[in-house]
Amino acid sequence: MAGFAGPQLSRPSARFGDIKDSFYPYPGAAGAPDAGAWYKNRMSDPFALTEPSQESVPNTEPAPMPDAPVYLDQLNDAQREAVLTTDGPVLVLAGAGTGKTRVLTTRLAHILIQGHARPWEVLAVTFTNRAARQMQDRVMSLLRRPTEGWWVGTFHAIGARILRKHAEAVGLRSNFTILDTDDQVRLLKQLLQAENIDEKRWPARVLVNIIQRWKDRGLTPENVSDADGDEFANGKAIELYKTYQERLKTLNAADFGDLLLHNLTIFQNHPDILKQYQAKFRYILVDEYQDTNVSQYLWLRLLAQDHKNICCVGDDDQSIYSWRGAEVGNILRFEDDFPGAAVVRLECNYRSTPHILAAASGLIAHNEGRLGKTLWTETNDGEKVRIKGVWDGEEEARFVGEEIEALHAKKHPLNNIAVLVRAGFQTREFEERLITLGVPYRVVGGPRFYERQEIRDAVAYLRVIAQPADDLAFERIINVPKRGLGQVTLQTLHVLARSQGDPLTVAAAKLIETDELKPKARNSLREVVTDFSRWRSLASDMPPSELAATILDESGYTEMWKKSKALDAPGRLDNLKEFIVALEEFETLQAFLEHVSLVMENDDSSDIDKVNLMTLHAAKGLEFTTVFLPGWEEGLLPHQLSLDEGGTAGLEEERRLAHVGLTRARERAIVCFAANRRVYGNWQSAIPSRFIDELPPENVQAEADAGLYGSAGQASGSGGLTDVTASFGQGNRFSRRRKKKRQIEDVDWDQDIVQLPGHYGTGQRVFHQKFGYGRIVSIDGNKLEIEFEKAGTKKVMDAFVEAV
DNA sequence: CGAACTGCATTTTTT
DNA sequence: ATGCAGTTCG
Repeated sequence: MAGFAGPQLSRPSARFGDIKDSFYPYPGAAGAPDAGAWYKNRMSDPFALTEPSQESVPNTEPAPMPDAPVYLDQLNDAQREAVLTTDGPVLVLAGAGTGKTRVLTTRLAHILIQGHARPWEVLAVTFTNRAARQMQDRVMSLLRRPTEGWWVGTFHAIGARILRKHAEAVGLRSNFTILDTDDQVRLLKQLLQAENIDEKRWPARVLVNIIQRWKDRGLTPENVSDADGDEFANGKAIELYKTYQERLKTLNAADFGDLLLHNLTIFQNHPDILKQYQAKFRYILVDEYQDTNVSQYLWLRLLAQDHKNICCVGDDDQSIYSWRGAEVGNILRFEDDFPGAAVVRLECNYRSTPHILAAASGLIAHNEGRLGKTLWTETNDGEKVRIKGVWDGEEEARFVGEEIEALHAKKHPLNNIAVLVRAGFQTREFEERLITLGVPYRVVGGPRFYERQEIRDAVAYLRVIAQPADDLAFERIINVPKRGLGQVTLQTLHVLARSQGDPLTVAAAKLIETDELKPKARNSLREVVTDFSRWRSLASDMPPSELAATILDESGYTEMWKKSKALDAPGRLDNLKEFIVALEEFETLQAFLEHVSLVMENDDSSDIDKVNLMTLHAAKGLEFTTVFLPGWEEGLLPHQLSLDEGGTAGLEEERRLAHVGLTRARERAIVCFAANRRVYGNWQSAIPSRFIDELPPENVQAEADAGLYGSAGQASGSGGLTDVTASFGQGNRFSRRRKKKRQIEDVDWDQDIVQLPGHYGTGQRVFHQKFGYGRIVSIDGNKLEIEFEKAGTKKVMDAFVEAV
């Protein structure tokens, strides 16, 4: 055990070798865990380590299935191998569209059905809640059983679950708060101020990043090596990190990185605890292994040491998150890390047509240091990948808009169309165009629900109730709504709190007993304090949603927005209502707060048929019949910053991004590039992305606008491509192009672009993507006149408003 | 305490 | 160009 403690964690370059040896001393003491009818199991304590005992449930093993289980029939040979190789380490290299999810879920179901393990003995980790949910759903439908008590979730959710169980081992209490980035920044700002560090020069946000990166690498303040912190504030970063961690402890809080890092610390310092989990998890499944960071890797390694049944699924060609701490090396090195590992390659692609697949494969072949896969498909040829050169961004949007219209006229569902961009700002032009055309769309991956100000405020109230030591939450709402408790009061409060080592809530209670404050502030503060103690006493026997409603009401928070004449105030009130409704599902405040910080997502779940607009990153894991890939220009698709910061590695990641984009397409992929693009207000000319030249000519079909280059725009299949891009560059130089005549925005309502049954009535409240909330004034066929709360009165088509 | 002004940055994003 | 955040002024 001594081997594990110490500086091994501190040196990223040496971490793996050192760690590996120090892990092995653990003997595989596999005691047979509790038996129980897992399908009847309901966990009473969500954080229980040992599962329900024999006493509470009948001792019934799940009956093994007869020989050739039907669920295996649907798999190809490689997939079946990945499912049936249950014991020992397995790496499944799953190229895009090769049925990765099916393998993961079938494998999990297989292990359970065959009785190799019971649900609570299997750990399945993902990165996103979406993936976790998908896994749950699909395994459930394979098993036809509820899935409670399972350890299926995101790294963070499972880390939190373990940490709540053993919080005291790292100086926290089980009800610790989970801080998000915003909280982190505010906390670090305070620390920077206390240290008299110029925030202009050394922004808190940058420090958050530095600390986050350290945590990604499994580094606590004690084992960060000096060199790492030098850049920030003359080497004060490590000291700040240390102080930050201490502050978190007194706040009884953990940030996202801590959820795993504390796990590592606990495992390191408490071999007995580690052993329990090692013995417990007989099988471990990991999704998107190429995205794991060092800390996740170490965590997995530790947990897998006993049974060594770890199955990691991933694709090195889809590693696009290195900037977030992901280490592609983890997947490249798997066989070294887990000696005797079986490697299964899934190479049969069930998603894309041969041309698309070949184009994507040809592109990614330009990367070095891959594990290498050869994807193939059995489907018929289909269309070539189209490459379209246009004059500028506006024309690009117009082109894409026209294509979408044409597809939609041919009954192509909009849901199956995606426009995938490199950077968020690119969506704007497409949004404008689609609005003009009356084509409904959704932007995937905007700000999350709980990141909105009003939701964060409401959550802050609840946090103070649940966890009185949560100073950050308290500070957030002490003067929201305005109570005359400003800078001065807060300062006094801080001084008192610090001198006594109290949380702010306690300090506030003490402060109102003194003459420290002016009477006005004192009374105001007294009111807050008594309010909170009343609410807290209510909390025990009132459902959380009711409690929240009461608090928002009595605190004057709702009133504040009602009185506000801000344009978005009504929308915010709606969000608050939605918030209360969301709370109804939860029995305890604690459970809800956990949900809010770890699980809650945007529900753009409207099943209305809409075109999908999103970044390439957000598109990973999704697929569409038709995919538009605009903006393939040097500096944008290999993004300049990525090139500058990452060099060759950066370029290769950009190439993987392009590869991810192409492989999202089932039947149709259309790449665009523009000769001119407006960047921060000024025009810049651009040259086509090098990735375009890297696409195999036989799989693409080039098109360019007439006038862009000499010939009449009849690009000739394969050989034409280079010509197109080359002459394109010339055209760019030579042609002082037409002064663009602004097209009159006469929306062509007659086009049957969208025909959705509109059951709207006058006076009805509706929501519009761009204009926000409004009320219907009059109706003329499928044209609605709507009085928007922010945007004034507009005429829009019913297809792109939603009833609310 | 709120409104107005100024300066500044502006890839990707989950939890 | 644009929006946001932080600061300053009334």
